[in-house]
Amino acid sequence: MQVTMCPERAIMEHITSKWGVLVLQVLSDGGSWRFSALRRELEDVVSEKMLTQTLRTLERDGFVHREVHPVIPPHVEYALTPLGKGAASHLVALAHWIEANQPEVSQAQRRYDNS
Amino acid sequence: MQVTMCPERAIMEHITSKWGVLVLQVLSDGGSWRFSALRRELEDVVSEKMLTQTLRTLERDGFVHREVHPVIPPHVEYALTPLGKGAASHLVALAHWIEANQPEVSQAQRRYDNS
DNA sequence: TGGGGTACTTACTCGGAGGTGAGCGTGCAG
DNA sequence: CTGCACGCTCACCTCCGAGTAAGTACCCCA
Repeated sequence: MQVTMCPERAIMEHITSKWGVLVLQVLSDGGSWRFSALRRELEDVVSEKMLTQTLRTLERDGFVHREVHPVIPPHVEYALTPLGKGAASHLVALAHWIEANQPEVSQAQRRYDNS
Repeated sequence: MQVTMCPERAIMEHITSKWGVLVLQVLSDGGSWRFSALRRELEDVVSEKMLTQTLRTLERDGFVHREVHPVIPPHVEYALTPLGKGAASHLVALAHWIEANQPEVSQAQRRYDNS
């Protein structure tokens, strides 16, 4: 493995970033989402600032397509590109694995804590 | 998706943490590693402090097995548990995907930057 | 008349992630 | 006899990820 800051590691950090993980999972259903609908779906745990920033990074990497309808009030839609779907699928697989194994992990944590 | 801090999200953050991603990938080859060998493999980009902290978190989650040989000088070995192998395999898959698609991503970034 | 929704941007602030350097207690190589 | 390797831990400090609040420009509904 090549480690010193290479493009691959940067891309990995974008995908596995705190908010990137969540955004990619929501978008992975294939639909297209408006900014505030996306935020509501994430139960407002992410601030507007960080959501914008995260979406910009993912857009720059070619994972997210941003479509602006120049109307007032503003209307913007976000969706995964084919490239984004590839990345997101791995994240979704990991998320499913975690969901399935969460009890086992929690048990391991309890074991570790009382010892 | 359930979002407000649930055990699943915490586990996801451990696995996708900055150093967790790298450690799990190195350990994923199945072998067992000594502390400083692991650090050298990561080309010293991670400090001793953060490596210890990351390994502790992964151990608590039941992903990493830590075996201490009580000799002087100290001898400690780290290896993935079966549970850890499950998690790491998804990370490795993602890493391979990134490696394969890195040129396309870099191209997207260049396109984004000159516009 | 004014309050809320839309999709942001900017400025200010703060906590915590993370780096640095030292210390430890011994065995072994030089 | 010196000094390094090992696998940490602790104290200190820095910097950046992230939150909060306010502003924007316009429309619609009450």
